[in-house]
Amino acid sequence: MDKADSKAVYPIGIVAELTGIHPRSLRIYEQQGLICPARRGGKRFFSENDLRWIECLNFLLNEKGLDPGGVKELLLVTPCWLIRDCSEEERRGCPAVLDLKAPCWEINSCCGSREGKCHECTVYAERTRQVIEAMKRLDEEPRAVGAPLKP
DNA sequence: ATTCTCACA
DNA sequence: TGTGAGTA
Repeated sequence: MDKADSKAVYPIGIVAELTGIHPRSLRIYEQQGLICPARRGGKRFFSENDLRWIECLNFLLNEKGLDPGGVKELLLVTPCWLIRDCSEEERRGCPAVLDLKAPCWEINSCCGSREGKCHECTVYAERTRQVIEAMKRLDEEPRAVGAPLKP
């Protein structure tokens, strides 16, 4: 993963063109906490990593038949404090730790990411990357998950 | 020219 | 989900 891949350079119109997803849908995904584009001057900008995640998200939603809540659960399986290796003190009083129903980037001011910086946070990058990798594995080895154990 | 939010079908 | 109004 290149540093350039996390640079938010694509405006929403380009992303819509590249992915075939309506700008309206992209904005709704953001409202639902499924994506977290950068914001500059009120405008959304997406990175290469965002593009990969958005395509994965589209697969989960439209091919796999998950609903937005289901995808959110996937994003929440790894606690943010585990990804960030937060100290007990950091965890104390962190709003994201207390609210297990929402990804930390949906929360106003979580631990390390100051306002508007969630797009660059390792938690967002790591969680989306994990789901992408899991889907890749599922694609290569469809039986790896849920296959019965041999007697 | 492009994106923003909000409202509406 | 997509479109149109009115902005910025």
